Amino acid sequence: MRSNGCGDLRKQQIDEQVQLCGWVDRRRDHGGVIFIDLRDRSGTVQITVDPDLGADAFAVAEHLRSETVLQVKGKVRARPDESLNERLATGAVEVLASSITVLNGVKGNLPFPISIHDEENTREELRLRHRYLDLRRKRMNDNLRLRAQTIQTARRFLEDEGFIEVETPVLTRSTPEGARDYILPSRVCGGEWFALPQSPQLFKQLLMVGGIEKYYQVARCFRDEDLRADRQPEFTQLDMEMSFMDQEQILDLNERLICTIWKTAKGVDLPRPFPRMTWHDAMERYGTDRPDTRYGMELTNVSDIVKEMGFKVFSGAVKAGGSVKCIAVPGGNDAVSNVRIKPGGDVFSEAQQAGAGGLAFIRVRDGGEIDTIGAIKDNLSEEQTRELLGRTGAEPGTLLLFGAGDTATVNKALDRVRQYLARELGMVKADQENDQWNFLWVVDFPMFEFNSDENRYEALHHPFCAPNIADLGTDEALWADTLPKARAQAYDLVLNGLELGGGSLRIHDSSLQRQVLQTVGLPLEEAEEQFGFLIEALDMGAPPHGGLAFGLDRMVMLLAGEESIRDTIAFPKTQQARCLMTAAPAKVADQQLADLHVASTWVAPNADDDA
RNA sequence: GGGACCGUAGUUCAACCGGUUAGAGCACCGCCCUGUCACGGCGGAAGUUGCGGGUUCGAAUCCCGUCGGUCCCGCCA
Repeated sequence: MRSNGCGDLRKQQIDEQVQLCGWVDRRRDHGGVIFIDLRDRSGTVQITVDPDLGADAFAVAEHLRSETVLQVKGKVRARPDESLNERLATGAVEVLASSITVLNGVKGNLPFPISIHDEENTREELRLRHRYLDLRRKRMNDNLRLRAQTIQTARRFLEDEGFIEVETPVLTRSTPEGARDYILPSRVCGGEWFALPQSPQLFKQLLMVGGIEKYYQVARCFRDEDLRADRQPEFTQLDMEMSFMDQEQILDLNERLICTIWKTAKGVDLPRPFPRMTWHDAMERYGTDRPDTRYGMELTNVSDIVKEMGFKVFSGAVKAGGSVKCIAVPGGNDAVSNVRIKPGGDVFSEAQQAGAGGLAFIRVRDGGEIDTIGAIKDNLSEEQTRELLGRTGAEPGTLLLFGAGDTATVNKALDRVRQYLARELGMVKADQENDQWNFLWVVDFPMFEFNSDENRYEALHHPFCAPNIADLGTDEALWADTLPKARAQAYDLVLNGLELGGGSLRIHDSSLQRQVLQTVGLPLEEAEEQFGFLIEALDMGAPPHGGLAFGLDRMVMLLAGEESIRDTIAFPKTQQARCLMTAAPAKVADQQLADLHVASTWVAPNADDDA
């Protein structure tokens, strides 16, 4: 049907007869001569239709509109010198049409324009409803190709390293802990249910027991939780697991993988090794386990300075076991007014949304003078002031913002304010040309976090992470005491404040695995029922192993410079986990439910809407 | 489960302290135009202001509900 791609034509093809297929991007009708921009995957080329040199083609061209599908036959020729188009890759040539065949037309109006020239803000609702049209636009088309290229690069790299891709089941069993499962009734096994995997975690460990040694998979994962810009109910992980490798080797391999991907996609050589930070330092200095290190404004802990002072908001927080921390906003005296920090202000509201009651502030003036509310100024000695300014390194003009309260809330609030102000004050360049890729390994996560609501420990990562043996000790009898406080041999790869992936070394000792499951509150009996197959396998010569998984959608999103993973997924769902194109989920016939031994208890909230 | 924003021609937006016939760009239709490239010129058609209710002499505008979309909190080992 075609001999060349539209976007591939250059001077070398001059005088060649070509056949092109594509969509009408635009048409310019000069009454006599008609120009058509014909677009296909490869790009756009100008078709020239001259009534004297192609009467039949001209008759067709007179009635074409955008997005009509054409086959064009003609001869490539040089454009006149005064008509070159340097903005077009094919701008030196054009195709003189001898025949134009309409392969398909467009009935009625399109819901939105396709041409790059019209890629304006389009309602996302419409884009999703007519996703096939949205995909035809350059932006989404490029994103999908970037995604394919990223997967391809990863596959080639891992295959070269001796990994093999193994597919794991999509129909599996529901497990406790973690996110809500999508579940499916079994027709054959009445009353029993499959779950869609939240990740291939257990299967990949069992592949290690199976002697695969180096596994990877581009794996679809499912979680039935509420959505965000970077969360979809089904998403893709670049998942891997390997035997007989220590943490150092795993991190090294993954750094090389990431460098290869970034080199291929962005042409950049990332500096290696990637910096590392312990979880504890990350929480202390940034208030989060995924710090954005592209800018400063680190958190400074000043609890010790203010613990005895008369300002009760500060001293009370420390005495109650919490913290007082602050961030120094350079130039904040001019950039951030008091109104913005006080109730009703935008900065205040950021802190409040993170659970903080408010933000105390100190403005640093010339000569180390400070400017703040009376309650702080009156209760702060010269010695304390000096220490405060020294520790924060605050120059005149700096605004100090304080969080006081329980440590988790202080961290959360200041982290949020820090990120908000960085954006507000232009510390992060959105410009693609100035892209900064600040990779960071966060290591030494705690094994568990105490959940005071449920009065039990929860796995911070998941309950298959291996604890650090130095924290655990070798005396099995003491594990019940040492385990809850132990660090995990877990690691996250953070990029510009977003978690790109994470993993750990796994437990390959059955009694330790039982102990961990008990620590997170799973009775032995239930542990055996839920995870018996894993524990059993560990006793049959399970090799030491570990792995990692990257969020592929998120990775492509960052590579593409997009702000939502929906723009990296061909057919994503809305925030209500609905597909606007197919109108899924949808009702099914009663008989289908009966076959599955299922009855719906759903009652429409408003009977009128259900007609 | 909660908070915020949004929904007006095919589309992107305007009109919104209630007040004549709801406007404009692009797209669409017709006519003109032989070197444009976001071509140009003239003309035309195009609206249940998401839906339902209320207040009012009068509602795109104010109020309540509802549906849909987006962002965030909770949630997401």
